[in-house]
Amino acid sequence: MTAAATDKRRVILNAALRVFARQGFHTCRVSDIADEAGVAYGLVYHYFSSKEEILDTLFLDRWDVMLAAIADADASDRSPREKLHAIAAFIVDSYGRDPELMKVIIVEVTRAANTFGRTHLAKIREAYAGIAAIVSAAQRDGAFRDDITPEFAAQAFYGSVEQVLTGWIFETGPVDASELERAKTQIVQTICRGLERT
Amino acid sequence: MTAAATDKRRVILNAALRVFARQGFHTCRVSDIADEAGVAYGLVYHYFSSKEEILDTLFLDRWDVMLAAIADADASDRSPREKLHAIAAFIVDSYGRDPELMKVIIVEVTRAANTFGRTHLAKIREAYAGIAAIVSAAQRDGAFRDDITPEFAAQAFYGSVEQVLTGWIFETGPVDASELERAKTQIVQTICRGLERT
DNA sequence: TGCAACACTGACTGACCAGTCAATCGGGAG
DNA sequence: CTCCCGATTGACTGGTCAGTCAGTGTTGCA
Repeated sequence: MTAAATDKRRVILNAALRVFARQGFHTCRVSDIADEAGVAYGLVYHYFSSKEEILDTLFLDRWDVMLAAIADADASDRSPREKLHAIAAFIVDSYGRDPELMKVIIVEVTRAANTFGRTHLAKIREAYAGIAAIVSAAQRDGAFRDDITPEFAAQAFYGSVEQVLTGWIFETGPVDASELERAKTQIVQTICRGLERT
Repeated sequence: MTAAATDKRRVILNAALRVFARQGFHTCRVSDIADEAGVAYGLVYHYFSSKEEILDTLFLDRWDVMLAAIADADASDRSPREKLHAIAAFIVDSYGRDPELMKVIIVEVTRAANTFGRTHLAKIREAYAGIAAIVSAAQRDGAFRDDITPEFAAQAFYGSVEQVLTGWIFETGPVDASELERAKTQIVQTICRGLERT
């Protein structure tokens, strides 16, 4: 694939991202993506085999980065609270850097497991499992109490983060850096105080 | 409207619920609903003006009951933790009683605010506001610390509950009574320990 | 310069499906 | 019994849109 071809692929991908964020995956037409990209309709099918494959690509590229961030946090020698802070920070900063991408991932994939996300359930579950592993290790160390199951703790943690992002996405829109920081701290405070031994 | 007509309306509503739960709102056809109800295609349009109106009805009927449950909890003279427990119990028990209804509400409305739920954002927000009001009152009483905003606490609480239900919906399926109880306790433990003064 | 090979175009097709409507049914009032 | 009106039927229509394809540009290599 030539350099120009790689660029056009990216142009289409970025255009699709904007269109999905604006209109939603189900509501938009492939021609909207082509128009947004300034490209002929057929070219979209030169680079992608279907409308779904475009969303797949957007999701998987980003989700793999997140799974790596979770694995990194787990592998570090920081405290459990710091590990969870690193994960919350990664997700929240992802929103700060590219709100449209996070909107599409959350709204069209993560929270749409019924229609589209079903394909990606396993990938999504990997994230929960990574967080649960951190909690589980913390319980073995004695840093976290063990009356909450790691799986449940992971759901509460991830659910809180996602709910905060959802609030920004649908109510307040993009948000300044200080609010991003405040959110990370509040999430980690609330959840970790509930998990740590006192 | 005759008694028989009211019944048919319910038959269609229940059929739609099963179909939405099974196939998703966007993926199913109105003819699937008619078939499931054992009724002619056109009759659906005798009772409802559109496919969306059916989903609207299912959502609003249930959501209003939930808003009432939140208001009741708030009005009672129980402790903040007990109030939040009552709300978690209401939502979790709703799932226990009718998993299909909760699946449709969460997957097709609450978590689909982009396409469909946009219409109901205000209604959904009322629930957050009700929970935030309980937290806010607890902070004034001194029962809860005030370094977490009530809005944030509401998001963490509601997000945790919804994430647990989502896990049941997409991974484990219907769940027995003891697991329901365990979930209520763990949610309230985790979140309240993070909010209460120590 | 010529000729692959790939990038790119956009009109077209086939399938799908929400919503309409004209026709039929059925039961209660007179 | 008959008339009326709401309940019920399902074939049909109009519009939409994902994906195809036959063709035209472009580039770079021999």
